[in-house]
Amino acid sequence: MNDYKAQPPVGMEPSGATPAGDSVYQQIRDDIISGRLVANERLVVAELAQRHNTSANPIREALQMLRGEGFVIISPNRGARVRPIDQDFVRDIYEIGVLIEPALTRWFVGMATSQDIAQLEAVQDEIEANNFADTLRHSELDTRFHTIMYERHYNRHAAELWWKHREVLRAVSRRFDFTLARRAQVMREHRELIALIKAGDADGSAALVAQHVEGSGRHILEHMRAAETARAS
Amino acid sequence: MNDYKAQPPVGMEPSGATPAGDSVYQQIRDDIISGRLVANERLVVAELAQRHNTSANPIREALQMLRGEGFVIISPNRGARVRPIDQDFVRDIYEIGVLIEPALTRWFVGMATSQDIAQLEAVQDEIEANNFADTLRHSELDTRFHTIMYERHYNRHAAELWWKHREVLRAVSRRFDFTLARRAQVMREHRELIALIKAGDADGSAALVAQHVEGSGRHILEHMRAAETARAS
DNA sequence: ATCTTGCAGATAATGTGCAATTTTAGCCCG
DNA sequence: CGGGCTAAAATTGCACATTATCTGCAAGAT
Repeated sequence: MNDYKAQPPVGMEPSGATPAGDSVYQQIRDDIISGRLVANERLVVAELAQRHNTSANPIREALQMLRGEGFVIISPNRGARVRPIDQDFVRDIYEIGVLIEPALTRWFVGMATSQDIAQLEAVQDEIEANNFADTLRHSELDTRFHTIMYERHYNRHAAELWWKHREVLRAVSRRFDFTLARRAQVMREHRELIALIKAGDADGSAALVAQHVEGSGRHILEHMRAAETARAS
Repeated sequence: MNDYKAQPPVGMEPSGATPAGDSVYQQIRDDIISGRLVANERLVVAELAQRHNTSANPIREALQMLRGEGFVIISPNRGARVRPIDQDFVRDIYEIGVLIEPALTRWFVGMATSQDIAQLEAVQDEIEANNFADTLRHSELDTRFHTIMYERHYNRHAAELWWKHREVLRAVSRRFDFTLARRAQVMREHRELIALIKAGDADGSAALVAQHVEGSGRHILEHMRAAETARAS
């Protein structure tokens, strides 16, 4: 039994959501990620309440949470809209990742045990076994790879920030396929990262992770640009 | 006329708050910052509603927002509490600042006009004229100094993140006084930073800002530790 | 004797329906 | 074709009903 569902690092997401609010939050979030709710679409409280068999308050709470994560924009007296996840937004997000992840990695290199390494290698083996055949599964394994490194970091805020941003990028990249070049690069970088961690090279690992995140971000942006020009014609 | 009230960078804080909710948010926030609401104190919705002459919903909204900024902790079915701003929390926050601010600075160095430099120097002159006599005023001037550099950054998320964290640290440091050593260092670093920006030295500026933020964080932590040991005796 | 366990009652958070205010869209008129 | 008025729609705020948690205490077990 091997569940490869991507999960937030333990102890994270203090949510602060009420039972019903959290449920609705999950569903609306899924609807946005999957594209059932389209960019700039208006999110009418009454309508959502009806669709989710609840009342206004839980909906409002869910919308507030989604605003906090960047999926929704709320303007006073005007209501909520689905945030258009454009290139600028994605760039903002991954740039912050480029700043944070290397620092998280650096700490991990100093703390990693042989068990941690073994875990990383096991996940990487699964990634290579899957070899992007199931892209959703790849996404989850890849997330797990990074989670292993970050989940025990002492700076819970930084880790939470990373997770929040990761989720947004995952949502976007779900719509695209990996180019062959990117696939090869991901494999190479993961393997090399493991080697650097084994060697205890904190600076090297941090630099590589920065490059890895940067590459991931650029890859997504390229896809978005391609999709946009395709739409224009 | 020279208002030196610290203000968020323009276009920031898309708030997403309803009129009443925003008002209550401001007041509760002030109450936490000023210490009228003490660490771990329970925030009862009905009571707050009465005190602020409103009903439950605006209170809940305000609490959600405060949770997003780290001032409040909410647990489902148990309500909200004032977040104890302990040393770990402060360390988490300023460490993220150390990661983000240098990047924001680097961009500014590439974009700064002579007018920007003049603004920085003008603010720095005011800072030196005040010379920590009015610590609140110093805090606001210092914030303005950094805001000049960051407010036009293209990455609005990074800038907003910086602002949110800055506000928390400002809230904490309001309780302490600057040591003489720290005062001197702040002056030195600001002056040197201006010089580096003038020279167009992006890397040097970034490194100096990292050191500056690090120093500020450590300074606050030292004060907190001192206050705690004083309380223990 | 002490600790655990189970049970009311109180307290407060959560969810629901509704009234009031604001925005929005349609429509008539110039 | 454009500007102001009116009605519908949606957000916002409020009072109340419901549900969950906490407190204190008593009964039973170790």
